[in-house]
Amino acid sequence: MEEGMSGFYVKAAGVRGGHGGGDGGSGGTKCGRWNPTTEQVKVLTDLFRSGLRTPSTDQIQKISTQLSFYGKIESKNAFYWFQNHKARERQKRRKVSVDDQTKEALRSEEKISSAKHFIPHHVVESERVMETLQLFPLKSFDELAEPEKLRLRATECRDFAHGFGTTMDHPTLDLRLSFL
Amino acid sequence: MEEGMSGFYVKAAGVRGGHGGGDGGSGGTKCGRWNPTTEQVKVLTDLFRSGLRTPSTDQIQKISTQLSFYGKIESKNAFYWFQNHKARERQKRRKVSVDDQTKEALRSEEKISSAKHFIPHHVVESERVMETLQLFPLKSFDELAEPEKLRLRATECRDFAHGFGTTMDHPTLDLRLSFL
DNA sequence: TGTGTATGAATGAAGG
DNA sequence: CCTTCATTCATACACA
Repeated sequence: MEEGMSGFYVKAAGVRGGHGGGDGGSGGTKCGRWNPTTEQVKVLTDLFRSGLRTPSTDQIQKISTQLSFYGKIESKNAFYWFQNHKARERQKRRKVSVDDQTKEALRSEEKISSAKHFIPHHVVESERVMETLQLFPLKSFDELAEPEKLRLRATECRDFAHGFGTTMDHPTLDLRLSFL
Repeated sequence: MEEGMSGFYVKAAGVRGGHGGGDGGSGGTKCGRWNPTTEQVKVLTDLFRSGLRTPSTDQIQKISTQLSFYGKIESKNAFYWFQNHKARERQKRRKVSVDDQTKEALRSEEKISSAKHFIPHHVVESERVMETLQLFPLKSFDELAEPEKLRLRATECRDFAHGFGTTMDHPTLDLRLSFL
């Protein structure tokens, strides 16, 4: 059971890709990234190998406290470490399997054994849905609030192309909020 | 950057760092995931700062309609944005407080020998934001705390100048995992 | 000394 | 709402 849980924290960085424009990473303080010491990595790895995959908030806290003895660290670092490690482990797994038996995989339509999230649950199935428009919403659409409804199959790609695209400044920043 | 591929690569100028690097090349349009433009983020952030935490379906619709002017967006994107933003804000809060505690805990390492609940679970809590206000404040809180600029001061560079350094090597690797 | 790779950090999207 | 997954951005580091 993968439950457990983990609380985390995000530092809020805002501007994400900066290389292209403007502020870009420039910037001043570049000490934004935690650099684990070998001891820290070892402990984390040990824990991971011991089976710890998604430590709870408590555990994260304890772990980081312990690790702080070897060097600077914040709870979120430990959290991210586990998230990334697990994800990458899996990513590699998937990649390898794909790489290994991709072509042959076709043998069986679907035998994904132990992986439950390898399979695209809700998979696409879309594309075709538009066949029959929903002429009658069953529920006036205003009632629902969850993505269950908002999640229209219409989620096609049709993106960009908003003619203007280029920074049109901010049209009406002042009255932006007035539409509500 | 990646001008190697087709000449298209629409980058909507001001768009947040064009992470999209990947979009180019294969398959052309990469529509896996919504990538908010800076304007969109700004508006959303403004709304959030204005106190809007859980917009109703109505609001979601209106918001996304407005945001669509700045770029592609679907209702569910706005919906998720608020969900995530709210959750992460909270988690960050929680973590930070714990992080604070971490240092405390370290300092009083001796006294914790017999005290088991030195570990804080008292999350900050209480902040009572308006759940669904009538919003059109436009600027109530002014500059609340711009996450983009307000970097946490706690995280400094990795200067971990732990005195021992060489001498300590791996102190007590054996009992490291006992704390869990 | 520039390029590739490993990994920290962030966040969109879901599931439960 | 809370937790988790996936994907991507950004950067430290290794390599030739």
